[in-house]
Amino acid sequence: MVTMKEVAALAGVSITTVSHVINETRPVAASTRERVLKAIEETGYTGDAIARSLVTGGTKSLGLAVSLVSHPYFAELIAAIENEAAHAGYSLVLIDTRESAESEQAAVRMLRSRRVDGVLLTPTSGSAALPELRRLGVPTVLVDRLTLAQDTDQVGPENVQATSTLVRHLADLGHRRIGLVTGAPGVPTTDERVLGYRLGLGRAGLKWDEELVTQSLEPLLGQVSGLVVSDHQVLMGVLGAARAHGVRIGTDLALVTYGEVEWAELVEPPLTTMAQPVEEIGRTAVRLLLSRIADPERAPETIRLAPALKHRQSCGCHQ
Amino acid sequence: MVTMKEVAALAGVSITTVSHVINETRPVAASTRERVLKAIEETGYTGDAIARSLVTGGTKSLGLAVSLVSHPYFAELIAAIENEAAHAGYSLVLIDTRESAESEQAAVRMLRSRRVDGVLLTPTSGSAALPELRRLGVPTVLVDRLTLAQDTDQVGPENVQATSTLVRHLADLGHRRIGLVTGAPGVPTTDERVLGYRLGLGRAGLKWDEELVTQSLEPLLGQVSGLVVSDHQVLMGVLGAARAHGVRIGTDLALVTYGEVEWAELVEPPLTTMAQPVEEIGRTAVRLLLSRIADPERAPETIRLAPALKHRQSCGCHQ
DNA sequence: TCGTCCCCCGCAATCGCTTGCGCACGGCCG
DNA sequence: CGGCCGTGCGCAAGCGATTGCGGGGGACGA
Repeated sequence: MVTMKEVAALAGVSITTVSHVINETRPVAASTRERVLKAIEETGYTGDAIARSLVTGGTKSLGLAVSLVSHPYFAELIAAIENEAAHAGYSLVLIDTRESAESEQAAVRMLRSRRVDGVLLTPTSGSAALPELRRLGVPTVLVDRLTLAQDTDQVGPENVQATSTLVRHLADLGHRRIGLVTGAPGVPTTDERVLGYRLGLGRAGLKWDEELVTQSLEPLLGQVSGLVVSDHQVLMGVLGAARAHGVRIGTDLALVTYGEVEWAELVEPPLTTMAQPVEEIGRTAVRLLLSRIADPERAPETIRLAPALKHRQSCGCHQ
Repeated sequence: MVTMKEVAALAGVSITTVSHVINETRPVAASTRERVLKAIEETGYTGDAIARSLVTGGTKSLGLAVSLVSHPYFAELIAAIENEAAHAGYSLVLIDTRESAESEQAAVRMLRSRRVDGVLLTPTSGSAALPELRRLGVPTVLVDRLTLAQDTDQVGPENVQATSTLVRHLADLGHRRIGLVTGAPGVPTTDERVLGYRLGLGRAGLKWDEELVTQSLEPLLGQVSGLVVSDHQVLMGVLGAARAHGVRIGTDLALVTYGEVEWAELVEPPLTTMAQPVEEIGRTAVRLLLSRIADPERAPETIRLAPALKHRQSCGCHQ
């Protein structure tokens, strides 16, 4: 690799000067700068981020530790994050937490050893990495899955009100028995949505029945006329089951779901969905992280972004 | 951050010894090793990949320069790549080429300056980065989009035969006028599929008509009874257009498409698709790259992985 | 003519780690 | 008892950058 030394030799100056013209960190005579720039051009010098990091301490890189598997809007989220980070001159080190606490721990350790300037994390349940990051003072922001403790920067979707809205919509349509199909309990997102569901029920004057909250469609068949689906994974299961049992969505069963999908309008009936503001979540997460890197003392923020209802026909509405 | 020096001090040895017990690069007396390990434990030492890289030259990281936007199976591909890389002890630096030659160039430069051990690249058309990588001898493997020149390792789907198969299937069902909707010409993948389409036509004894190759459904309406769709993006457009024009897929128009989607069975009729072996492509790409890193002199390989036909009903078959 | 002040630039220490060399200490053989 | 060899470790030289400090020399005023 081309080093500063070679550039310096070619330009007939010291590496000190080369460094200063590159970083514009001290005035350099115009003619000298010219020579240096030309030498850089000729040699194709790119610099060595590794060496630079060693002395400056920073790496201009962010760690992104997420659960790659099974995330519907994963691609969008990463793209948004990459984009925002790139704009700020940061690059991303991607690592899969494999949805397990120990993988997560290993992932974060690796990121630390690579000296990333900050970490974006989707915590697994029972995360041991989070306390460690806090203890070490590594700038961190939680994405998508939030913790109750508001002692860390975090950004994710608003779940309670949104779910309540979904329930209300079904109730307004006249449904009295409304079910909820969710993912695994214990995950904050799931719990919040259950809470929102309950809240919505209350507001509609309907009573809570824990039998109506399940993890698959089957137990609910014949029990409910309205259904709230709490995430993408679950949605796929529900749709498959509905098909298998000959349940006609929108007619036999009014359905509203979380997770906007590109094919929402291609199925019959088109799906009424609650679309997560994925891109905005990604953007905000990066901004939050960068601002924390800039000011480690800032008070932690929790940002919840409201999802948007995409009203189509699976809820039974004809327009 | 905890450094080797601190560990060494705590263990009462030199940093040389600490280094050797960590890397197992020279025998160390059992008792000494014990002490060092304990000191590492106590201090929470993680090592500093940056400093290590500076001296060893390697970084144990791979650059992944892809076009994040608009890639349907992007998530799967990245997950597969991450997984394979992680298994081999490598981490990933992700960067979006933004589908432009200059972004790509900048991306690759950045990866170089970060001293990644190798690069996985989805070349944009007119890529300037590729020659540069070759010239500099950076281990590189092309993913998904392949070049004609077989002077670089590359892995992607087989397109010609697969497309031909798709055409043949429609022809066997009795269709005489078969259209092809593709993405932008010039992209190798597109060109190969057009070629396969042509080949399939020939094999079926049908004649080529360039009017039947378009980038959207509209010009083909009423012109064809069978349709091959060449990728995901295009598929979304075609399905939307079909809906808008009241064209019934499977009945009015037999359709087969590239790009398996999770909702293939949820639409009416279920989609007959050609599923790319995404995961295998990702795995193979990483393996190829690692083997090249290990042996830079190895002759370049081009690997094409066969996609699998998922036979459903949009082709008009009831079965 | 000489001192002062600026402008430009180079010296060398430093970041945390790896690694070639070489030293010290015992044990063993002759 | 002396020499040799094996075992266990430490010294110090880098890796390629950044950066505090200081030096040389020209311009200008006294």
